[in-house]
Amino acid sequence: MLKRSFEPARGRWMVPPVNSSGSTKERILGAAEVLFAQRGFDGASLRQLTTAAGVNLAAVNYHFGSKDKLVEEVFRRRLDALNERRLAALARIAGAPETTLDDVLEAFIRPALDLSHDDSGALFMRVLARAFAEHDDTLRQFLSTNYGHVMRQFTAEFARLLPQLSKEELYWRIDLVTGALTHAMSGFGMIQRKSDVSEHTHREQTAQHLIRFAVAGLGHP
Amino acid sequence: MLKRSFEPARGRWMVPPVNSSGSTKERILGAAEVLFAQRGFDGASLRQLTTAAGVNLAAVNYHFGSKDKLVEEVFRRRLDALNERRLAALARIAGAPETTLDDVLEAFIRPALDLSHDDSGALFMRVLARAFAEHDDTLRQFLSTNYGHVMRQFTAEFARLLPQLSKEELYWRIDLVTGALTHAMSGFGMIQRKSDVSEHTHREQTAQHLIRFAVAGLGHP
DNA sequence: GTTTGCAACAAACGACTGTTTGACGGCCCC
DNA sequence: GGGGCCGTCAAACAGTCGTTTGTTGCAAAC
Repeated sequence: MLKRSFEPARGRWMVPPVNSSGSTKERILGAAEVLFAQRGFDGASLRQLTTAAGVNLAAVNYHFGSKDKLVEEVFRRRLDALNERRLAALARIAGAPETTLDDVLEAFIRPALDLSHDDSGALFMRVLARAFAEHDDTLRQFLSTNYGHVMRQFTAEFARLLPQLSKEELYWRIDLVTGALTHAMSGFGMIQRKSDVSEHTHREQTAQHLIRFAVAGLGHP
Repeated sequence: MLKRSFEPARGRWMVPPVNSSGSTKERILGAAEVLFAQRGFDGASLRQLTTAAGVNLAAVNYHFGSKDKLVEEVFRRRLDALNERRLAALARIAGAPETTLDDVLEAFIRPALDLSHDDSGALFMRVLARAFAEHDDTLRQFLSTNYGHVMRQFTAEFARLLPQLSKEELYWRIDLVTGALTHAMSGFGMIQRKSDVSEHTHREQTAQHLIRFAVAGLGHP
């Protein structure tokens, strides 16, 4: 397949160097994040993964029970932190009379962009985008069960700030904004950071574009 | 993995019924589209695929050379038709003084929505979204080489209608719109067709939401 | 000092992968 | 009527997959 045809091309076994810091469990989680982002959940094998982490093959099943559980753990570790920060930011502004659409979107987008600051965080955003596209019901349910309350709280605040929109209309717009954000943060688009722009500046520009775009898409008449 | 944990749950070998219409090649392409959308390029094996198509296992390598080539063919068959219709619609309006942003977006979005009318077409949109998220350089190059001129023509028309935007600003907005469209058409979002709404009506509503959202996101001050 | 339990290890398990092979029948053309 | 191509087929190929096994070293508990 298109994907596979490249992976072996650049070496099916060209695996990141051994990372020898932290506990076995943490090394596995770190290597898993990198390899899942690069090759997908099926594409990254436990042998590549454990080699990259510098641990024994059996360690994954010993510490996590199965590859499935490892995937769940990779998600949980990042999403817990991400959504905590989102809700904290939302709590600081929700319900206040001076709060604007910009503020709420900032609370939603900024933590995700901050997360993608370090390399492994950026890789995780790609894992997430990949998972979205996998279109799997298990994943859908996992996300809905564990993080549905986050979307619900943000939706409620959007509804407060956009009272003129019907519930259906609002859902539509949030849905489309979500797509744009996922796409942008997975870094698939044509916009790449230029070498003469600092990482910090680029992230700031990304945030500006995202928020202004989202405000226009959400709040247009 | 999350994905896999469900596939075996509903039966690793619960494969669509045998389709016995058309030539062997067409049966393979049809089954491939369905299975790639459901299980991904890696997830769908040639054995599942050929079983679903009701053909011999070796037929894939006989007719297409390899699984990789089959994937390419699945893309080519749909994208050729889709982008031809997009360009034809664009050609009818490009450069005209009375042309609006709505018209151009309509030319871009409508063919994709029409394609997703029949079930297999809708599945293909999911294949496409999945492929986007795979984030593979081969695929990127394949799409850019074969269909880059389509995006270039549309971008030129957008630039004509939005002269106040810098090139960079325009690219950003097109990028974000692309994300929203891909997301919406892959059908991952929370918006599902209600049972009391006809397929035709639902598609029309989708088009309306998409176009209005895209107009707001592209053209906002 | 012995026991208990955790962690890591090499090795093997059976299942499944994409691909190749060689045989077999049906068709057209010389 | 015999040779050559074409599409199909069962069978086998070599390899990778996730998972399990039995053993080892080592530290804390008794």
